[in-house]
Amino acid sequence: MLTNVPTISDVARAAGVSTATVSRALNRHSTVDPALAARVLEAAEALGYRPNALARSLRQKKTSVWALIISDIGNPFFTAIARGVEDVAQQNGFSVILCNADEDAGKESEYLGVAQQEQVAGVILSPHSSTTDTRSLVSASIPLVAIDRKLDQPVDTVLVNSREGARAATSHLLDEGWTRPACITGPLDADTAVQRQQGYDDALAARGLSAQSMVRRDVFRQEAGRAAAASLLDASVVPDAFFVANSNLALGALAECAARGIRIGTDVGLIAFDDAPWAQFIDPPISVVAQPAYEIGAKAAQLLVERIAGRRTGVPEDMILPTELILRASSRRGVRSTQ
Amino acid sequence: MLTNVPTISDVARAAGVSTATVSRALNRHSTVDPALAARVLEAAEALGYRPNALARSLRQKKTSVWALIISDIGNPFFTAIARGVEDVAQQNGFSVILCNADEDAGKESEYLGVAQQEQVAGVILSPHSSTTDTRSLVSASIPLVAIDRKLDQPVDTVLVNSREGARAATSHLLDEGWTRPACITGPLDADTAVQRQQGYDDALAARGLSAQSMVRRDVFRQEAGRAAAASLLDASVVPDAFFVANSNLALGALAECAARGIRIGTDVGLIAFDDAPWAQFIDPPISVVAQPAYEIGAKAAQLLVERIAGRRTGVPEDMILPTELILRASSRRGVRSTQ
DNA sequence: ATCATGACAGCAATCGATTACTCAGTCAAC
DNA sequence: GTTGACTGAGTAATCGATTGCTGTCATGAT
Repeated sequence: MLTNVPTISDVARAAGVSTATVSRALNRHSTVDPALAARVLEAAEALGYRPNALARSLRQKKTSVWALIISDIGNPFFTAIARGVEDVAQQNGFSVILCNADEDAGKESEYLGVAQQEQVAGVILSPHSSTTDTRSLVSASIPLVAIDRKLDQPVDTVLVNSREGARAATSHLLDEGWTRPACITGPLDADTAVQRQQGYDDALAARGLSAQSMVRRDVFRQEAGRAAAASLLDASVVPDAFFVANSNLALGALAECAARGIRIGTDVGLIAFDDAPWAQFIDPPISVVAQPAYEIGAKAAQLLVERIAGRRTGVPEDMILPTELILRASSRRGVRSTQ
Repeated sequence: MLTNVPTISDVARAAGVSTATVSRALNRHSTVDPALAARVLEAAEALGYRPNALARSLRQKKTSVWALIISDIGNPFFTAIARGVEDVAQQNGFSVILCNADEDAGKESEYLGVAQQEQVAGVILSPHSSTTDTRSLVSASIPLVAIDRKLDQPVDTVLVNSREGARAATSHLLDEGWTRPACITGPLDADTAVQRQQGYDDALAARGLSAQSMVRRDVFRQEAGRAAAASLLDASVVPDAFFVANSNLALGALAECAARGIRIGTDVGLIAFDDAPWAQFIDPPISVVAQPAYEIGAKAAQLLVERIAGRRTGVPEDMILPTELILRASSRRGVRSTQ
């Protein structure tokens, strides 16, 4: 089988003009005679011509592609963000490469490198850690917007007030009468993990409590959540409630409780960060701190559009979006789960 | 701020050699004197040089990027596939562009166009419909592997036996004593939707039953599942069980039942295609036809690698992977959900 | 009739890499 | 000492588009 992708020269030959004219006709430069332009367009159409994006980008030194580097494609929070980013990107003529760093610093840095090599027009990143090195982007002057977690470098950032959300969630557990809430959170180098633990600490401190031994930190993965729950339940002081910093971890905690026959909402309370689509159908429905994930993505994308267009040039800012406490049965004391 | 991306000429100048030598040194051609190569590598390192992937790809007429076009990024089935694809891609030196067609034929065709324009090395596609037009890829001789759903064109395809899985699931409902199982499936142009309905029909036919009026078809979305369930529950002949063709639809059916106070596993039975991470924690845990999603992605990626390398040249084949019936409480008759 | 002007299209350089081809120099064999 | 094989590095073409510059031609002003 022959590779038979028509190039601009093929179109030029077919229309009997130079490649320059084809290029100008297709890009609707006004310096082309309308009749000629029509002939070129027709020839291009007939050949099924599609410009080679590589060649175009090489010459123009700019692409119409973004890289969106997310921490975990298995987390509905990030996929909702991806939707928001994609919609805004499309409206502005950009395509989005979705890269899944999978909570792995190595993969993340790999993707940042690829983003530079591919000369993308912009990057939206949920950084694995605040120390993630983005200098290769900066030196290539590729605009960057951070989401969900902060970076040490100055950069536009879209996120929620994790600390306050966590404080409210933990306070709610205490209000409901749970007395020994534990905290299952993410790794120390993730800004969100730290913020959420601080919110938890804040809530305890406000009542004169402290519970260092009731905190577990590990990667934001289901198995880690399960292990953390197991470790807490096996400790000398057993918690009677869980504040869980992300929905993957929550799934793990749920698994461990189920395995031990511990009933959520009866034996222990539970509230988690992030409202997953399934959260309300769990037995019992779980209370959550909901983040406006789609809006985070859309907002980040808008900022990126403006940076790329040069309409936004000032000092990078943090955009803080609101969280919402959605109370269901899992955090209420003594409520049984039968709907 | 200055854009200051070093090019191969910068490295050449720094090392005092020609660009050809730099290229050969960096690509480890053996025709470069080891000492010189070391000097070049050092210079490249010092400058923080990264080759421009666009220029390289343009010249070599090949890229190291794949496009993975999935139907719905919100469906854990597809994100698990993405993981499988990505792992195998990475092992073979490819990056993956993840494109979310969002069950939309327009977006899908858009992405297929972008894939050709970007001259990707290969495409893995879960086609919206069997009539999806992939000729632009064929004419550019870009290898293609289909997943999940069949295409009319001849192409390597990795999928499961949806019909048999659906038949087994529906039979199971009947075995449990449910007498009027309904079917909520996807749109007519999606191969999987049709196959799964046929499996459902098969199971009914095997018992001399038929239930045309108990079938609802719509897009594979949660809201559609909810609407379908509502429509079925409002019909003159009310079903006492649901076979649901995908996990989004299942979430919708769950929502509608919850809203009406209909208890799954007691008032109605339910079994769904696809094992989502949350399926076992739902109230009650839901029975599923599990697909080996990660393996589907990994297998498709392996096929793509072989096609690209030219090691695989024969007629395209279908790879059928097994499904697994996982029985939980939702499909059992009279079992109450309290774990 | 001459010249200035503007519209329009082509020539050729360019983007940053890779690679076919060429050539200088070394070394061994005859 | 000449020849041929071989090694290693440079020159320049090339990929497919875009675009600065130039040249031609028609038109209108003088």
